[in-house]
Amino acid sequence: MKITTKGRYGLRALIDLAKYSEIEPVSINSIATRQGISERYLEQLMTLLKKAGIIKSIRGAGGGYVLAREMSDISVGDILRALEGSLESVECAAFSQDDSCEAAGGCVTKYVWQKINESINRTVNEISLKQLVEESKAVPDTTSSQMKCNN
Amino acid sequence: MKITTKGRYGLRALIDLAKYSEIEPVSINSIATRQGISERYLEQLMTLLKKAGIIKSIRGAGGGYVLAREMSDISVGDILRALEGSLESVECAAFSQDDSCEAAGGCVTKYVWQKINESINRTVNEISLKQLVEESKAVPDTTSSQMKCNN
DNA sequence: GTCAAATCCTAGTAAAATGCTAGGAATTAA
DNA sequence: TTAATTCCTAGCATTTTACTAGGATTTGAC
Repeated sequence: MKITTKGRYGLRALIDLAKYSEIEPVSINSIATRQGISERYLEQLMTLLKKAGIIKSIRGAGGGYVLAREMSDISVGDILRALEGSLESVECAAFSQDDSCEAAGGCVTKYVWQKINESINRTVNEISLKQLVEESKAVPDTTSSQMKCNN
Repeated sequence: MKITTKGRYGLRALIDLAKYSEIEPVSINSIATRQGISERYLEQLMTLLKKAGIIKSIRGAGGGYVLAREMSDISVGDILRALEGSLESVECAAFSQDDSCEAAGGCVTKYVWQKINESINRTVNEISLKQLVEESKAVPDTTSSQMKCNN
């Protein structure tokens, strides 16, 4: 029931990107340096975010990444699902319409897993990247101590 | 962000135990057979539930397990935390009172992790074992198809 | 046209976690 | 005494995680 480094690093990276990409594209290297994340690893996270249509890349010298849409239109849910895969606590066949799980009606725990899934997704969908970026701007940049934080 | 077999099997086992332990203690073997779970593995899950004070054991022939308290007083949260360890999505030092994380105030993502943690715990704390057992009794026993379900 | 800065792509890999299995000791009812 | 049961420790194969590595490709600037 843990969020991995993909989700943790990726969300931090995206807040950083959103803050610095208003004027020009932001390179992986600059994010990695500011956030104390491995450049090569971050590269893979950026690929996931790009595939999900959250960021756009600009190749070549002077290139980097920018947001693909407004930050107010990007939720933490979008970001974490792109990075972590699904946020479902249990991937239950019975959740799909076609009722493909044989236990289906007789399965009692399904109720629990659905409730957990709903509450997680509702929570992360309600937080926008914009909120976090504004919060981040309001607060002093603690680069050196953030380096020690792996969340 | 997944619940492991510990949580999934363990919750099913506990619903089973609650249903069958009203008259006499229920053995690991009988639960394992009904639920299609490895007996040896289930044994380890029962140890976790016992340590957490959710079930009590009765040793020797004719022994087994019974609930340690009323089912209405056992929440799914108690059960899952016993089995999975903490349900925190991110274990952040800054969550503790002593503010031991240096990033503390400057850490923006902390807000997200806390919201997720709260929503998960609130959700599972609101569901009682009693609810699930009653639901389970109301539904036909689909032992054979439950065997095929690993959730 | 060359160079350097960047993304893109594929693969490898050490460490940790997961999901078991195995063997036997201790307890207790019949 | 025996059989049924829990208790305890350890081992182990597989999968996942969290990276690292090497190089190909694109592009702006001189």
